[in-house]
Amino acid sequence: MQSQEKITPVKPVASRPFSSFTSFSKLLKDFTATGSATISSPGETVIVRRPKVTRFAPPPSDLSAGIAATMLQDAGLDTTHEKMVIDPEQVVSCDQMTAFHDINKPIHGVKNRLSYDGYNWRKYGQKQVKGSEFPRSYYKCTHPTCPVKRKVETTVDGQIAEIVYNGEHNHPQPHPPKKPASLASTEVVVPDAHGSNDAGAESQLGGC
DNA sequence: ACTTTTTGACCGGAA
DNA sequence: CTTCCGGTCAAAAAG
Repeated sequence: MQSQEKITPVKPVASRPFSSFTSFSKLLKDFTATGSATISSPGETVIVRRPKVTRFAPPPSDLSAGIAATMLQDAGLDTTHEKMVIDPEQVVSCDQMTAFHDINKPIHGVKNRLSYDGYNWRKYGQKQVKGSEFPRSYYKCTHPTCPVKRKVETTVDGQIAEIVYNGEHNHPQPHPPKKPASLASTEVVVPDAHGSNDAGAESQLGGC
């Protein structure tokens, strides 16, 4: 079997039932290119929508707006521990979830370096936790002086189930690669973070 | 050629 | 003391 070891045509992710999530970017690309598959909104902000969710039946009406975040600040845990639990039901009241729009949207078309926070995140791990049915991804701020970490639980649909920020940014937000103009007014990434700390993410969500 | 993502393994802490 | 789970690191692959 050694010969097979060397040859790896396909990813041996057989043990990963969440392969969908892994190749989410690819799917997006494919979807955008073919315009077929599950999604039926080529060129739209909609991504993958599958009524396979079990945590909290998300409204398949509008995925973009079907995401909300309920901030659960744990002041008794650590210095900075912001826990945001997405609640599709509450989104109805939050039709301005532009931030989350970006999260579900392939900003660059492939990688999601710039998340809704406006900061650059680098994924450094993924784990399937018991408490959650969805895999938890671990992100770290790309800034060398930024000890901020982020835990994101994404559903198989690519929706954000839960986001937990840990720490605070020691640097202002990196200038978004997207040009201002009218585009920004449509789907901006909350450049109103005051460039101080993680308050950015807090502001947007807290505003909701 | 570089950066980021992906995945398996390892380590530490908590129960 | 043992077991389980979460979190992190490192190597490889892909874009």
